[in-house]
Formats: sequence, C-alpha cells, structure tokens
Amino acid sequence: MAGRAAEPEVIWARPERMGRGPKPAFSRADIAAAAVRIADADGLEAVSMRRVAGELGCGTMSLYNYVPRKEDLYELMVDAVSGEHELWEPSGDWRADMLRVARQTRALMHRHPWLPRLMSGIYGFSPNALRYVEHCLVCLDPLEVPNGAKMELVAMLNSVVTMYVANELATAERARSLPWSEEQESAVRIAYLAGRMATGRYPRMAAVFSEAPGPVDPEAAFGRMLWRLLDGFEPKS
Amino acid sequence: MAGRAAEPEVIWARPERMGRGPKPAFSRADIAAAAVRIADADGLEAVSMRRVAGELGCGTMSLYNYVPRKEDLYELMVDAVSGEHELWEPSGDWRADMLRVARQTRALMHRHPWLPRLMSGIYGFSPNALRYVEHCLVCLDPLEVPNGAKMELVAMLNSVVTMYVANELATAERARSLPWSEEQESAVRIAYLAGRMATGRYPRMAAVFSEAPGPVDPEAAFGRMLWRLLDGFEPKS
DNA sequence: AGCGCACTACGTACGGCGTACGTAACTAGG
DNA sequence: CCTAGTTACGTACGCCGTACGTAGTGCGCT
Repeated sequence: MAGRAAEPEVIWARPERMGRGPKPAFSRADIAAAAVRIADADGLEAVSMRRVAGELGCGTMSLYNYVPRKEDLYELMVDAVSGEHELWEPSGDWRADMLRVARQTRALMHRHPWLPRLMSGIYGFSPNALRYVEHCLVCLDPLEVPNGAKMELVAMLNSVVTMYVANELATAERARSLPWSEEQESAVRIAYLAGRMATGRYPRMAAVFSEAPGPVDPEAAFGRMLWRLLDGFEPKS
Repeated sequence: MAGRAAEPEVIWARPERMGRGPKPAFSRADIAAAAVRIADADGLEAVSMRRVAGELGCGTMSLYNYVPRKEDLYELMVDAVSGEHELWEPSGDWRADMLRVARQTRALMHRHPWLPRLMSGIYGFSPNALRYVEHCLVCLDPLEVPNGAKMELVAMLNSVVTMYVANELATAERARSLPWSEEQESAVRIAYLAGRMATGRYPRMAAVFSEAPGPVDPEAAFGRMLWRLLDGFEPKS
C-alpha cells in the first residue's frame, strides 16, 4: 500500500530548499524570470521546459528538481509578474484606489500579454497574490460593507479587467500574427459583420453598429466599465 | 507577385462548401460535435487533431480540409456549445432576464468545463455568439440606457460569469485530478492559507477568513455578484 | 572524522503533438 | 468530355512533456 501518493501538489507549500544535498543552482525566482522573459519575447507557446532550461543554462530535466510539472511553472510565472504590482498608501477614497488598482492591472497585462490566458486556470493564492489582495482590502477600509463583500469586489474587479484586456489583446494579436496590417484585418472583420448584419437577423446589434460614431476609445470604455462595477458596491443611501 | 497571403483567416467567413470537387464527408457541425464529445469526456487536452479524426473515422490530415488550424477547431467548439443556449420571449423585466441568461451560461460551462478556458482566447463573433448577443439585447429593451451601454453590460456579464465558473472549476478539478479526496485537498489548502495568515502579514484577509462561518454557498455568492453588477446599470433615479 | 543518504544534475528515450507536403481519386464547370 | 480544383490520407519532421537511470555532491548522524 501506500507509497507515494504524489507530493503536496501546491507548489507554494513545498519548501524551496531541501535539507540534504548540494545547494540548488537556481531559485524559483530565477526560473520564473526566465520563463517570463521568454513569454514576453516570443509568446506563451514558446515557453517550453527545454527553452527555459536553455535560458538558464542547465539541462532540461534539471528543471524538474524545482518544478514538478509544467503547470507549476505557469503558477510561478503568474506569481512573478504579480510581484510587479506597485502598492501605495491608501488615499482614503476607495473608488479612486480601486480605479488605480485596475489600471495598474491592465498595464501589467499589456506588458505581459500571456497573463490573462493563465489567469483563467490558476487555482490558489500565491504569495504575491496574497500581497495584492491584502493591499486591495486595505484600500477598501473606508467602504462600509461586510468583509466578504470586499473580497467579492476584488474578485469581480479582477474578472472584468482580465476579460477586458483579453479581448483587447485577442484582436491585437490577430492583427499582428497575420501578414496583414491592422486596418486590413479590421476591414475583413467589419465586412464579415456587415454581411451578417445585412441578413436582418440581428436588428438590435445592427442598430448598435450603425449608430457607433467610430472606433470606440478603449480607455474610456474601460473607465466606464469600472465605474459601473464599483457603483454596485456603493452602500445604499 | 504576391500569391497566397494566407486565406481569409476568419473561419466563419470562409464558405463551408467549395464549388468544384467531391462533396465533403462531414460538416463543420459534425467536427465540432466530435471535438466537444472528446473534450467533455476526457478534457480539453485530449482534443487533438488525430483524436478528432479518429472519432470521425477519417484520416488525420483530412481534417485540415475543414479546419485550417487547430485554433479554428476551438472556435468551432465554442460556437457549437453556444448553440445550446436556450432563448426565450423576454419577460419585460430585464434584470430577471439577465439573471436567467447568467445562470444558463453557468450551467452551460458546468456541462462543458473546458469552455471558460477557451473563452479567454476567442476573437470574433461566431454565428451562435451573434444569436446569443442579439437575444440579450432584446431582453434589455426595457432598460433605458444607450445601446452601447447594453453591449457593455452583456460583455461584463459574460466576463464575470466566465471567471466565476473558471474559479469554481479550477478548485473542483484540482480535487479530482489528484488521488486525494476533496476534503483532503481542501484541508491542505486551508492549512497552507492558515500558515500564511499566521504570519500576520495579511491582517485583513485573516479577518475575512476568521469571520467566515463556513464554506460559502456558491449559488448565493453567484447571485449576489450578478445583482451588484446589474445595479451598476440601473439608470440613476 | 567519516559514512550514508537525500538531494542535485542531466542524458536518453518514448509516446504524442501540430502540420507541411506529396499523391491518388473524384466531380463539377467549360 | 476534358481538365482544373477539391477531397482524402499516408508519411515524415521537428517539436513537446516527462519517466527513468546514473553519477556526483555535501549535510547530518554516529
């Protein structure tokens, strides 16, 4: 019976340094940084165990001493860039602070375009995620709602920001990955949508597209979205 | 010069049937259904071109006559399950209708647990996505805000639901994929978090966890989240 | 001090992946 | 009826994650 039932499985629970043998050549931070560098430069699909090992200058299989499965490498990456969040002394205006948090998260995801995709699959609270959530809660001190609601606010904020940026990036990446210019890509897109709208099956959507004065301003749309979200948490007067 | 600069690239823009040769053995719907069956049974990572071809009973490379790249297969899958959305005559109460939409989306994602992960990477409006959005807009007819705001409402609703279910599924899958029971998994998780909280570095989070009476009711939390979101769109009185 | 063992390092190898490419069969348009 | 465009599909290439075996290393115990 018995035997190894698979190790702790939550990578943050396993100690970085074991007691016995020679000391490791790298830290988790080194590995995460290497993986982040690769993903930033060549995209998430370029992050392979071989490539990360190459970046570090070690054999491929040596990586498995630090990271039991590739999925854990992803968790390391998310935690590493979460550490880039700059924290500040709360202003006393929780809405202003939350807007600042959201804008910072959006900037972070633009710097690391692979981040939204990984956010959907992450399970637990990494060290830097804990720091981040704690900071949000401190900023929410002036808000007079139950603590649970504050957690839910943080979760919702992250959700909408993540998906908003994911959409931003999906259209941008389409334009970049193909040998077309962005105008051509968007022209094809518009033409397709126009064709669909012309069928008359989607009158409400057609109305939306026809009355749109031009391309939407992403910054303004982002701000409106956040404002509406925060409105839902304002205590009833 | 020139030559082929890569085809239309938006799979919905390319016609399903070409003019000339023998008639295709399958439709896109067949292929999508096969892929969905595999993903439902064995997870998204089991969806490979070979496996789908096997399910259809054809050679692997024959699939590329229907689907130029694997990414397009994913789009087909998302569109296929989006067609499972049941549409109804609007009730006149836009909040009730939006709640129903959200609950239906959540149920859909529980039926197809791979869906949230794919939603983050999808680019355009597939036929069934158009149907779905149009239905939401119809339900929002009684809401007196600009049309653009209605689109933004639908987008936010989908974002929040997607990430909520993604979190639900991530914890559930962790528990299932390991040879542990769910209680053991959650025990490890709690122990880890308790250890972190004991450091005193996260007093606000510690307060949240300490005052939680027990495991949260996912249905109730889901409902609260939606209610707050919709509140942000209620026209100012 | 010195032994033993837990750990690190890493090469090899296996099965599976996406898909480029070449070939044969087939059918609709001229 | 011919022929050009399409379908069908087998082969092959270069990746991928990672199981496993072996050798070296230095901490902790006796």
